[in-house]
Amino acid sequence: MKAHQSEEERFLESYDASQFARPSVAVDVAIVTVHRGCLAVVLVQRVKQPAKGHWALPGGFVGIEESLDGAASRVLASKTGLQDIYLEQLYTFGAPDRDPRTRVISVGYFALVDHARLLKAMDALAHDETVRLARIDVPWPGEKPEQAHGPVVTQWQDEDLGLAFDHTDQLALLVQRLRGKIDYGALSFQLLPERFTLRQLQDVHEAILARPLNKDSFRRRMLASKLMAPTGDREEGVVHRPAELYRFIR
Amino acid sequence: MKAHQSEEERFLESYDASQFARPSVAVDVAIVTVHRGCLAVVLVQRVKQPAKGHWALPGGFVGIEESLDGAASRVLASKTGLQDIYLEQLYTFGAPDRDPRTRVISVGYFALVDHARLLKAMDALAHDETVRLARIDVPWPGEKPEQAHGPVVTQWQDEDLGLAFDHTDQLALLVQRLRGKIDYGALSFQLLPERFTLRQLQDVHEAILARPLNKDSFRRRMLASKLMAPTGDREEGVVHRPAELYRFIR
DNA sequence: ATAATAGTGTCTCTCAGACACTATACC
DNA sequence: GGTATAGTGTCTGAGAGACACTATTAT
Repeated sequence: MKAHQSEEERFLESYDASQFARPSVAVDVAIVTVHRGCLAVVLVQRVKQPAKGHWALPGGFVGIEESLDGAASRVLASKTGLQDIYLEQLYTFGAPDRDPRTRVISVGYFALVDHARLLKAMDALAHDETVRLARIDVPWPGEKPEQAHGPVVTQWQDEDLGLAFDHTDQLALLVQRLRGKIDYGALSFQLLPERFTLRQLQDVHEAILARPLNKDSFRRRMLASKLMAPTGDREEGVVHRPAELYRFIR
Repeated sequence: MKAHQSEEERFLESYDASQFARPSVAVDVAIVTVHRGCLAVVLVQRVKQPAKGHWALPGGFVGIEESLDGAASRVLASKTGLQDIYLEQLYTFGAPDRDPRTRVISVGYFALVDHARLLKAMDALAHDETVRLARIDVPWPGEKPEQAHGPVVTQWQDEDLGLAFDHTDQLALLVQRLRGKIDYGALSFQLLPERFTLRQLQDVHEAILARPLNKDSFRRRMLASKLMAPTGDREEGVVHRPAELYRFIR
């Protein structure tokens, strides 16, 4: 009884004492946007081992005095120059062999940003060929367990990029998370500019859900949600009747 | 252009090289059950600093060759003797000051287990007063932002136990997660024995959601979900008409 | 018989989906 | 006027909530 308890406490203490064998802790950040009806994510080409030459999500190790959110913000800013972007923790990946070199536990994050803002910020940094915005295609999980997630496609100009480490799994989990949360809250607005039309909002939803939505009921649901308000202005430069511009509130 | 890129790569390398300052990585496991219409969680009393004497979620450091899920399983088994229990990652907590002693990043997990099975397993270990099953009470977030989460109450026999570290925050997040996921999938069945009645299932839902549910539509929804099948048997030893026993499928 | 809960049948209300129609921009 | 999309009005069907009623057990 007491003997068991103290035995277990000794067990935990032995783990505490093994400070010589701490894992490294990193963050990986999936910087997500919607472009031409598709989800897209920022990828970087690895310039050193492991997985040199392969494409991967931007990442970095967590500083000893740095918060996890802070490390994710830093990685986001270093690749895009962006600040004050929606950032959310996705999942923590800790398989012992996920990094071939050494034990690395990676806390996955995702950032949501309007496409125009992302392009503008990345242009300002004059990024070269080691940074790409790749389209991602995550099929819906089928009914049968063997096609649980289906093949996740990550491609840029019709070229399929195989991702390093477990980053394909991270993207699959990310898109599932987006699909689950989009109906419930403020998530989709983060992928749009300050002022947007209902059609743009629907495009974002359709890109994430990867299926067409009913126009009428989508309008009703969005307007009833009270998460958006009309600005009174209308879009310009379109070849048809201009739509009302809305903005996200609260 | 290229200069910026290589400068950034050097920055990441400097983080990689700082292996002398890696944070410790731990798991905390909230072992959850439903008892008499309330959510309850296993707490342990800390026998050493920091927060000595305070109550906390069971936890332990992650071994250098151990997966995160494996560490959570180990902590679960060490406190309850239970194996093959539903276990899911909750969130990773990494505030630099969350542990007063040193930098500890903690991956939160939760386990769901039937109350009878939990009690039986813990009795077999003959646990003493340093382990308790405390009722947890998480109010719904109010409309106003200042009462975002409300006070989370963790009590045992009407005595409120203040938890160590950020474990109160972990429980608040956990209950939010349970509330969000319970309608969507197999989660609630994990809190029930192999065979259960619809009334028991509704009790679990009501405990998690902390509000009464409509009996008729709850029955319809559950039976239509095709996640459960009647066994043909009925409950025994009740003072009223016995209900059909169902089992979880797939 | 009485108490207490299990389980069924039915009505209504709400909301998503579908369709038809009108409105307004550029060509 | 033609074309393309924005935005509105209305019908319908599915499902949640509510209520009434019947069924079955122990005491």
